[in-house]
Amino acid sequence: MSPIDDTDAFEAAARMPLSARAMAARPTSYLDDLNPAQRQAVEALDGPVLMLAGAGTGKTKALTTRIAHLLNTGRARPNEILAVTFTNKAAREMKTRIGTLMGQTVEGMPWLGTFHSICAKLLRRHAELVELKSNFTILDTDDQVRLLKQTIVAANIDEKRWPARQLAGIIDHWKNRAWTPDAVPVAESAAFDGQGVALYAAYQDRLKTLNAVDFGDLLLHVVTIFQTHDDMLDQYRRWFRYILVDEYQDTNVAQYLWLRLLAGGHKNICCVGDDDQSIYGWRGAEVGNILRFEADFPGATVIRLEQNYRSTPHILAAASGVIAANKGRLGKTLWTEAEEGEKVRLIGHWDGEEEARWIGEEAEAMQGGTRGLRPYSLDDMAILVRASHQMRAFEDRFLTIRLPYRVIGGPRFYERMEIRDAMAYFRLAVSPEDDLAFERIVNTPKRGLGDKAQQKIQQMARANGVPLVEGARLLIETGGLGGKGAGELRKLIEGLSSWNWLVRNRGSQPAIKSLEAEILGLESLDFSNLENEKREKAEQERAAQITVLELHLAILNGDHISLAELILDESGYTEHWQNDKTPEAPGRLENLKELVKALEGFENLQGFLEHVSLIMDNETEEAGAKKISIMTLHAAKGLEFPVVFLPGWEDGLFPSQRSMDESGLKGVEEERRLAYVGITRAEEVCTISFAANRWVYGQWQSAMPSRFIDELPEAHVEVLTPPGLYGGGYGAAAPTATGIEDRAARADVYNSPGWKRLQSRSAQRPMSQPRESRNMVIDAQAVVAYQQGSRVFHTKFGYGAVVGIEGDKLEIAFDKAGVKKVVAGFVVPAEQAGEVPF
DNA sequence: GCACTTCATGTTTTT
DNA sequence: CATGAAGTGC
Repeated sequence: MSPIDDTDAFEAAARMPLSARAMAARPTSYLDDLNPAQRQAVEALDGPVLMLAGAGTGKTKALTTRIAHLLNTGRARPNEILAVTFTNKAAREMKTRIGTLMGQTVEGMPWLGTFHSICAKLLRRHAELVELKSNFTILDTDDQVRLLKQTIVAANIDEKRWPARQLAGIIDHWKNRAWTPDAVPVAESAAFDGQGVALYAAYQDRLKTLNAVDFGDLLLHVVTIFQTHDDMLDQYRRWFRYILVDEYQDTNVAQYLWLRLLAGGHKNICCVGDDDQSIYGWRGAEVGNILRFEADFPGATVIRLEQNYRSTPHILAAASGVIAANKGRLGKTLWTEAEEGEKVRLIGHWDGEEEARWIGEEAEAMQGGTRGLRPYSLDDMAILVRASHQMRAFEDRFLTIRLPYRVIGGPRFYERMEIRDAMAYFRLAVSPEDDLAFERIVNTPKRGLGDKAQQKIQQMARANGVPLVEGARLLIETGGLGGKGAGELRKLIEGLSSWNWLVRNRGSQPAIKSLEAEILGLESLDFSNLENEKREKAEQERAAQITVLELHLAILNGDHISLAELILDESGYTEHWQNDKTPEAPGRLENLKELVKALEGFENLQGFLEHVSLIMDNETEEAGAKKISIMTLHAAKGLEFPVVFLPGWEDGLFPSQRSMDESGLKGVEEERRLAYVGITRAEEVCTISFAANRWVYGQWQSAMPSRFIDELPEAHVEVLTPPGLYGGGYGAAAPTATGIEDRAARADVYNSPGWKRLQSRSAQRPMSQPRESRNMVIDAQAVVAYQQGSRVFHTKFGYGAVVGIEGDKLEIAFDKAGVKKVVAGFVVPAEQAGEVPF
């Protein structure tokens, strides 16, 4: 269908009889909420469309409305629309918003999801075409690395010189480009000591044997299937009548091929993206994909969303000024109707510590309104850093002054040790042939099964061509294992087989009947002939047995939550953490509870496992206390905050040296896009800062203000005066580790355009008094509050006693973690943390 | 199998 | 510096 037919359809609707039009008119009222560009993007339903949506221009709105419109105009049924995103979060948001638009929850949009989840679904349907079974396991990075390690060792390569992690990176890179082992270009053959390709092939074989795939395979296998099975591809081309892609600038080659294959027939593909926000080049994203769209799909409609609903004109102008330095952009001009607002604020500091201190104070002051600004809640503020190690300075500072903060993007829930262990048990209960899971938990908790015992199991399994669990069973039966390990292993195997039995017989009437009979049998036992003491014991035993059987019965009737609890209990895993005395143990138990709770949302254990491997959700948004957010620029993409702090704008840190070294101009351009993303996160107040000196890796390092600062258009920037400019502020002697002044570095700082501008501008305005530092007072109090012998609590190290005081640092002998030096702000009095004093 | 040491390493991260 | 991984000795 061409766009002409589309218009005709609307004219036809206009000519409809009134009654019919009334029906059609109501559901399209959502169109009235759109600006002209958005409306065009929604109404250009047929043929290829590229929606270039700048930051904050209502792209999700356009995308979701477009889907609603496709459904409303009857062009496609919900299950005929393929809508892909990169993250589960984005997919979820789209689902809810479509639901809101349609005035109901959208049932049956089965093909709205992440690239990976959609591919997993497709691959489960057609697994046999790539020699897999449809119940294949999806390995995460950890499993992947362990498997690669085995592959490397098997190939007699020194794992120390050639680490598995590195190989994982190389293979990932190849998979991102959709290269199967036989398709890796010759130019790459030197990779990994010339063994890369061979190891890649061996790894793929190993995966096949294990009936497993890694994340890259999900896409790669599906692309392979489409490329080699025309009939299959045709079927899906016809099925997915409309395709929508979010964040198109982030697609890698494999994803691009996948989309091209699927859209190849009708070409009803709508890609939404912003070339200026492409910040994932380092993990395979190709900005080229979006730049090439019109060449790939001749006659494509290109629509630019340029009206920004997020930021003030000054902020937009600053962002535009920076990004303008990039070459080869598709080009957009963001504009807004918002009031002028505050200029982007720029401030230089003497060192990183002062920068953190200043931001802390500023955040605190802004809660009450300062510098003529309205008051802001801490929830409205975010600090966006280039690299996660920069967060430390802020955490240190905020702990000291007790400023509540939250760090976004820490270790992921499903990546935590205890969660992965528990998941391995679940995986084994569902599929006993999952060797990787078995390896993970044979000796967790400790069962006295060390290296040699595990090797024996491996040998036995390999000799008989059976999975490890079966190998272990054979080993026990043949008495090939002695000592304490044998009994423990037997217990584990028995546990595994009983859990597996429960999984297999879920809902099985014969199994349920026989369990019921067994319970009845136990209940009818007559102990009256026994003497008192023995009878009591027998009755207790019976009661315990019945409890267990009833639990089994509940599980057979579908209670998979009890199954999970049973597994964690019987395996001794829960107990393992209960006995653990490290300060982390309670948290881990808490996480396990959380995991079990997460099961509630699923039909059964299998369903849970299938989905969990694709969901790396980190959304444990505790409501309540107001907190300032700290996160990386990458993590901030897609978010917005009234107040944004962008610290660390120094050459070498941002743009990062490594990025410039490795990717040269391309690297700088990606960093610049990162700067653009950072600035455009701000709605009202954006504060950029840099420090002349930073304590990095045990050394003082001086740096020039970031080149991006020079790119900020002056008219939209206000320079704030650093605190204490006269007393050792910016421009004072650079501290060095040796105490010798680094004159060269200082000269550079003075000559940088950023510094010159900063200096000339701050000369024009009256110097603000260095603020009286409230924090110093708090610091002093914190130190004074403790003395030798004070009992304290530290969130990471647990309880301890103060054995020494040095300035604002305390030397503490922790009960579990030994003696450490800690900034006073890190600890609280032990009583306050709930320790009962003697 | 565990506690201690040395040693390298030191962006961005989703699925 | 500071952290984690891997190696050493008991």
